[in-house]
Amino acid sequence: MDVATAPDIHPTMELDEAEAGATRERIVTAEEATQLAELFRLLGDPTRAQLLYALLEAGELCVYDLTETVQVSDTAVSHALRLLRTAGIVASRRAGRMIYYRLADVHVRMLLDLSREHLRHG
Amino acid sequence: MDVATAPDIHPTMELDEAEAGATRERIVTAEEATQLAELFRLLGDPTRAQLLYALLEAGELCVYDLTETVQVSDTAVSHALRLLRTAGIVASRRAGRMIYYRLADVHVRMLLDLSREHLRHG
DNA sequence: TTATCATTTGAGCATCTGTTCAGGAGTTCG
DNA sequence: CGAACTCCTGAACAGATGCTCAAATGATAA
Repeated sequence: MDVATAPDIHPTMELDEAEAGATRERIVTAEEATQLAELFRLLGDPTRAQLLYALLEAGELCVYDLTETVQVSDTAVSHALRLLRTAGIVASRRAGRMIYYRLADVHVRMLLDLSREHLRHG
Repeated sequence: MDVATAPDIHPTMELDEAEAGATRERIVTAEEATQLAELFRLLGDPTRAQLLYALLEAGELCVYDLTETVQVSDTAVSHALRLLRTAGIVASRRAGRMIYYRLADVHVRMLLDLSREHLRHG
């Protein structure tokens, strides 16, 4: 709000402003689109996607389990997990020497679920 | 079905086979994950994401309209649209000199919708 | 302690990506 | 026809990406 702090609708509001108000919930700004792109970008790698779908199915897996689901080194898996963890897509918990990973967000779960259905029945 | 065409469950089926049958719908193979990653990868770029969300809102836009929604050259927009078109994410139709683009798939629309909600209310 | 296990970190590097620039193709109009 | 308009294609290049290797960290066990 850089014009006025009044939250009520101004009676002399012009058409463009009225449209902007009505569509404020639908419109995705450039910044928002960029944030969403960042999320999609992290899902958009074969290794990371395999890890995420494995977690979607299993609920929780340690790094060793995850390395068995992909055909890259354990180091690559760790790098991939760090990206996902930093972005808040997965969460981890330590149990002894092992670290268990899980999907951190119900929305991510829905996204993976929906996309899987898209592939199957699209 | 590469073993037998019989749809009924074999009585001598082993445990592993039974599990495989039960989870066949849930399990995402490496190949499927790679396909899904390819989809996400295409959504995972700021320019392409902005174009897609603009199409989600407007329904249909010509290239010139689309160039106004992003801050790159019309050439870059054209390159981006080609990627999306080739992948079947958007569809186009010519009207005179202009070419109108739209989201090609209802699943993509759902994916964009869901992710937008994730950003807003997540 | 030392050894081993599970996982992470940083460096180096080949590959991929997205952009702009220059030019071309298809369409409409005078 | 030629000019103007809309959009696309190919080349070139800076920057990002994901991998492996080598080494380090944290935790358990001998």
